Amino acid sequence: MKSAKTAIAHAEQQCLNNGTKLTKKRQAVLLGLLKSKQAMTAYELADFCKQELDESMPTMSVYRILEFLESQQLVHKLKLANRFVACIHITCDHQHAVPQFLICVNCYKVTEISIKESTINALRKSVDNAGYTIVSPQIEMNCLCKACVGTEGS
Amino acid sequence: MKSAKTAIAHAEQQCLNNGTKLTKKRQAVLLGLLKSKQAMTAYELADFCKQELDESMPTMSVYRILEFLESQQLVHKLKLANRFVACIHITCDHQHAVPQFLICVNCYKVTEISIKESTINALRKSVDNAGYTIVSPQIEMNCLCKACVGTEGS
DNA sequence: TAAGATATGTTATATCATAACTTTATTATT
DNA sequence: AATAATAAAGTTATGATATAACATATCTTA
Repeated sequence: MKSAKTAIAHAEQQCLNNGTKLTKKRQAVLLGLLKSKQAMTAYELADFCKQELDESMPTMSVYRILEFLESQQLVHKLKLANRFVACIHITCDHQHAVPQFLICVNCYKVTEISIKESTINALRKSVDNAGYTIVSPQIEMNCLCKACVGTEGS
Repeated sequence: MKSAKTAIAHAEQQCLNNGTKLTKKRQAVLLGLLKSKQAMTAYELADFCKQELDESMPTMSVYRILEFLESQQLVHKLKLANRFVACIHITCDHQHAVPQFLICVNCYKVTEISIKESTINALRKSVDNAGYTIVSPQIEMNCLCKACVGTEGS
């Protein structure tokens, strides 16, 4: 992962390209996600902004800002965990493949990987066969990370 | 789908085999899921039990009962939707494959299909490579069903 | 029938999220 | 620069989903 500073700069440029702006508040929320090793809740991000950055940040604003960041493809919402992560491709220019998120159910560490074309095609085909249309092809799986797999008994 | 009555009878037997019991309240919740065309929230199930079956049913009990039904593999929780569905295999004796749930984001109609062995193996492999362990290999995808795909503009 | 185990009831509260309206800041136009 | 229009952020209230903690009832079995 690049430094958070680099990532913010890229994100800023990406917004400009889209005709939007990465305001100070939006940077604050994004920085919270970039600095965290785990997926974060909106309330945790509000705390981060207030405590680490001295930015006033009501949770209502966090939700609005997260929605904006998602629209700019800078952030992913993990529906399995009701948490948010920065997109690992934040410093790339290329279009993203379908992401597969591995979410540790114990510590919320998240790894974003790209699904093999053939695998996503197989999933798509089964969806088509069942008469459905995919609306967001992101895959999320509940897992345990290396660090937590041994210590789950606690 | 078999009749709800048949499904309940099978579920009852399945519980007996596991040394547990499908009480009247548990039957009520399961019946709510069997009769519904859509995935249901715990609160909707409480309403169903109260209004259709005249069973007292606080939501706390619904959550407890759903947890029990999940432990008996009679019910699946859909984390993408925070809703519940009866397992389509409720009247089978064989072990279940990894299920893929196609969830209509508009009407919550759900179709449960089995993932091809080769596809689930591909997913598993990518999880292993990333250093994670799958805890529940269920896949959920947000989709639109045939009926809703045209009418989404509303 | 009494003891223990299982199931259900009750109350309170945690957690995640959005609606509706207000105020402030930025940008474009005169 | 003054004004209007737009975008962003603030504020208050509340909705929706879920769990904790403890009390009571019912069922099982000695």
